[in-house]
Amino acid sequence: MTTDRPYHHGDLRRAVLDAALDVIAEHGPAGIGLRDLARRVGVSHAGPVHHFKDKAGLLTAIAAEGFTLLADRLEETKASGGDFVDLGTTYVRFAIEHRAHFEVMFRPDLYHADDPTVTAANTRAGDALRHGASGHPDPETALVAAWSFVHGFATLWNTGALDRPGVEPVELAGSVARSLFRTTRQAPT
Amino acid sequence: MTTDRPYHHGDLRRAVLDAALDVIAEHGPAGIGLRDLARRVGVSHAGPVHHFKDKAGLLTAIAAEGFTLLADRLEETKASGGDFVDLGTTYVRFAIEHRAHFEVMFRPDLYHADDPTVTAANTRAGDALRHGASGHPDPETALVAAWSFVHGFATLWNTGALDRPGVEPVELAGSVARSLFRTTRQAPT
DNA sequence: ACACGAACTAGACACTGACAAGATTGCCGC
DNA sequence: GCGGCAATCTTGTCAGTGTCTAGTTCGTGT
Repeated sequence: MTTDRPYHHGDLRRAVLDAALDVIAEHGPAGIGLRDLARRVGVSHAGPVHHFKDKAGLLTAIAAEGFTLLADRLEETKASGGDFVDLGTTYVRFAIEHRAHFEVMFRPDLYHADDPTVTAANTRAGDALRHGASGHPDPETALVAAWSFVHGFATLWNTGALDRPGVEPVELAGSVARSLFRTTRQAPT
Repeated sequence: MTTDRPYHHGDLRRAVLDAALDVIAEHGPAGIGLRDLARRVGVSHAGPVHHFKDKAGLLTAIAAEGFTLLADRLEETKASGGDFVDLGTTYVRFAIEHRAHFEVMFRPDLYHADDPTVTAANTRAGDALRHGASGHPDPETALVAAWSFVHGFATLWNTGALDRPGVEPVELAGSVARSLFRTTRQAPT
């Protein structure tokens, strides 16, 4: 069974990650299998192991990538003069657009949560949120309130519990958040 | 290998459920295994199958039990003159006290979400929440806001993201919710 | 040009969920 | 009281999974 496929894949790591993200988006994190991913990518059953060591290692890489992406986006909206509420909508938008990442990130039992890459990106994202709440009279309460709301909204939306026909989730989250926090949108300078 | 253990367990179904809940609370839903549960309960490897048919069937039973418990509690606090915010704190209390149930309930990819017992209890719990929001000027927005907040709070707390030293989670959720919804606690009649 | 290490393959092992078929037991009608 | 019946549980088996070890192929720096 000799195929003309080259011995070295080129970027197997990325390919496996993408395949895993596809499967997770469709069947949830429980649906992935190392051997199945290897098949999808067209590589021997132990190929992916060399890049991730473990199944948990693969999920760790996904979680790290997710937290990094989220932190990037949060810092970006803050840098472009974003509101407190804007941070929230970015959070929701990320959770919906990168559903697979999001679903893994908050299941620490699936991966090595103490991995330095993960914890670093995690605190970076947390700091961005924390800083966004610093303007409010009671920052700690504001942080808990806002984070809980956007996280819950994103989670419930992704499980289909909040499904409304013909409703754009990010806009819904934004309008509800604005009514919750009674802030008017401040135009960016 | 004949033990003096009786051939019939007595209440194997309940025993397996409890063992599963223990394991889930400790290692998450991904950590359970039918054979492992059978070992813990002291029964042959295929014993549990007869009661749940599937691994998904076992999770389905847990989800159904969870939604039923939650619906019971919500209806109960509403019946005893509970506030809108009281409903929220019950939700959070349930999520923390019955962490294992809660973690399964909102992972529809793990079980048969279309099971009639599950959907029935699910809508019952949803109705209790919905009815709690009916007093507000914009009930739909209030429902989304409250449900998202309590759900997010519970989820984040259970993953350890919100961990504060020496803080009682239910009280924290209650105080934050009260500040969010600007309602004063109405004494039950 | 050549050795060295990284990337990948191949084989094996213990374990899992699921299925089939048989053993044991409580229980209901007679 | 007793015979059979259905529910409960056991034993055996099969394909598939994660992980380990040892081997193969290839790119790259010197």
